[in-house]
Amino acid sequence: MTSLSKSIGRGSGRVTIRDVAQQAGVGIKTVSRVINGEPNVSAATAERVKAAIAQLQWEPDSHASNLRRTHTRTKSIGLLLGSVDNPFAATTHRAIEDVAASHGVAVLASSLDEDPVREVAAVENFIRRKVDGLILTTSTGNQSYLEELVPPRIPVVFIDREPFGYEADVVRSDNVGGAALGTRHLLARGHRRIAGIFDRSGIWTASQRKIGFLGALEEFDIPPDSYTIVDDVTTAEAAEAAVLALLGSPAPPTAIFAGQNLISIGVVRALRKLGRQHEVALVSFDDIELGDLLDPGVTVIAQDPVAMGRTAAERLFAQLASIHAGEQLPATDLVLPVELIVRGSGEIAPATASATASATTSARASARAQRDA
Amino acid sequence: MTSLSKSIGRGSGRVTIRDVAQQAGVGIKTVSRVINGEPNVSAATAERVKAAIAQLQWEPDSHASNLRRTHTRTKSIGLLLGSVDNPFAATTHRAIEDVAASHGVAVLASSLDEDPVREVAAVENFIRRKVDGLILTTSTGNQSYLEELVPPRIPVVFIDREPFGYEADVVRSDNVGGAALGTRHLLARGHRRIAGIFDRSGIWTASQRKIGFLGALEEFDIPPDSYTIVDDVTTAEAAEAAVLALLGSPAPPTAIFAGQNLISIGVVRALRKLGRQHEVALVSFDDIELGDLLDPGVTVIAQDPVAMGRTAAERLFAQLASIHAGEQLPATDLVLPVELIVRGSGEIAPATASATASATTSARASARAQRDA
DNA sequence: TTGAAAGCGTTACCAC
DNA sequence: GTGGTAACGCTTTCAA
Repeated sequence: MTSLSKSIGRGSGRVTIRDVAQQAGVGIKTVSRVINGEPNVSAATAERVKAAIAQLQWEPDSHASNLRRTHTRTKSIGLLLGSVDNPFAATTHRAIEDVAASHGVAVLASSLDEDPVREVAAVENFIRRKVDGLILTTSTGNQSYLEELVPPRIPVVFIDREPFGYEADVVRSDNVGGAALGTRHLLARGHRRIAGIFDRSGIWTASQRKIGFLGALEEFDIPPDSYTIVDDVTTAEAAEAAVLALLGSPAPPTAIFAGQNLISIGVVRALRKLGRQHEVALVSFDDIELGDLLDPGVTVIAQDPVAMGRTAAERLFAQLASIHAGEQLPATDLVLPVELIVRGSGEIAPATASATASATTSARASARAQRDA
Repeated sequence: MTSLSKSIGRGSGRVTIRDVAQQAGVGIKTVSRVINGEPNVSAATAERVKAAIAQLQWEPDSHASNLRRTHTRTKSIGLLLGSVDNPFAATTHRAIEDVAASHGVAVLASSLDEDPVREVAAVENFIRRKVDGLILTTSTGNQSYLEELVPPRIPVVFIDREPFGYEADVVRSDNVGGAALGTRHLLARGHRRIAGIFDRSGIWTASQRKIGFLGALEEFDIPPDSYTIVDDVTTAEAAEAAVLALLGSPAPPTAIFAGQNLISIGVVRALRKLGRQHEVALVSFDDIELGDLLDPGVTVIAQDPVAMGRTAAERLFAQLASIHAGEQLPATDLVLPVELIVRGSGEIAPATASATASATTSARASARAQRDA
């Protein structure tokens, strides 16, 4: 009866550090010491406190602890991604989560969706939550707003895309070099009518890859009226439509350079739909799942999303450690290499004029002739 | 000079609601009213407050506001996923994020990685952060720990997998029905030696799909020594190895049922490696990207991850609204239909005894004979 | 090694 | 409409 009324009368239902302290017969500061792993607590006392915590099933309130906390950290970082369901971003996300978990740090992730408004809102949200650091994929525009929004003690690492107007670490792939490499690969096979399909032009990676693409064309002295650039292609469906339009035009390309993974998928679908996948060459920036098992296999410029995520997270924690020591590492541009993976689609030779002419009436026959040649 | 020293002397550098109130010439409670959209503030006052906020670039501290907050909400939900980089989970994640964003709510996501310890730790973390609700993919074991961990005012929606020992809403696919449907599809084509490859048996979806698989075999009176079950296959690599072993065995299966997306990818790779993709039938639970463009196309039992995420999030917000109104919706088991998508791999007829015998020496020839038959 | 008291920056309650 | 003042549950400071 007594113990029953006691458990009923236990405050307003919520267990606090005070209840734990009372239960363990210590002061609240001692409880605080135990849960934070601070020194100067005897083993016996610590044991009693832990028992009390387990018995009362107390979960410390993170808002209360992070409120007064200034020199210690909230053990959380903010992550802004293009979209959490893009395979590239999702893999990066997981790699970052793994590094963070090894530091006991939680990752707050948010999709940007190429919306500058959403970008700023997400960062504001992170700041309000007092995250220890930020890993950001930024959208079109300017990141100088970070200057006023992000306190100096919160390090920022940009991932995948370089920012404008804010100096911080960047971890990214060699977009210009990779795109040039892929384009040269097509040019070396003899292609002269090449189409480049890219994401929204405001996106840094898209513009960089376009620079690489154009640079390679220039090396080979390809005249401007010989190649085509399609910009602002953001989905696989849009890419598919773009390719259908391109190949139905009077002077269709003999090769396509796809600016990212979703575009590549759309291109593959379009070529299949026309039955011309063995006729029109394709090199894609970004690897795609099962791309090696398609017929032909998709030749890609592969990035390494796991390395990118890991590198960015490790850099962030290095900055954090450095800031803790009162220093700050200089902003660095970490460029990850990309790899050309040859699988077939990029090694298709340009169709001859006659084959191109007959393609409309008998795409399959032409494709077959192509293979047998 | 005066204004200069004033701005220098502005506290310890951190802008608070007090600074804003002073700047606007109002009390802090009024500032609080404005940022929380509470009534009883004149338009003119609100305007002055907003100007002060913009001028001082104040970001309210979420820890401070969420500390005292009990009847209002933190505008955040916790999401536990198998792994943020599984395509199915990532798509679900995005759908949930979209619904949450429309409610002005942030999503805290965490990967579970089929680790019960990580599962509990993640939920504890969410509770400490005082999330408004939880959407959980749970791992093997028992979820009765939630009873003590999750306060009654925090609704839980289980997604993808049914929990044990805790009653709450569930949003999931028809795993048993889908697996039976896929298996029957193979049986109807005449297959009698079928292998089922499944994820870790502790995972609810894996066991459910196995039940459906076995149920269909039973309908067709397939004797136990005729089929094979491979359990605990968690990666594409493991699935690939399993298939290579199966097809090298004395009585190899003529058809394979793959229990989820990663397994399916491994099966496809293994069949390709052996050159037997036109000879051994395959039906996969879960659609896979580009599965329609492979040769043969992969016949799948497709789930709808977007619908699953959206449904789960909407259910959570419905519960939230209901709790706000003092009620609580009864725990419901929402089952989403799955769809059989016929693409070729599941329609391959069983190899004849002679074809099987010659398969080792000439898999391609046998496959071709198969098609022409 | 320990704990009492003073915050942290906001929201809740109640008086004006 | 508005603004004090007392919480909220912890960390920090400092004295013991």
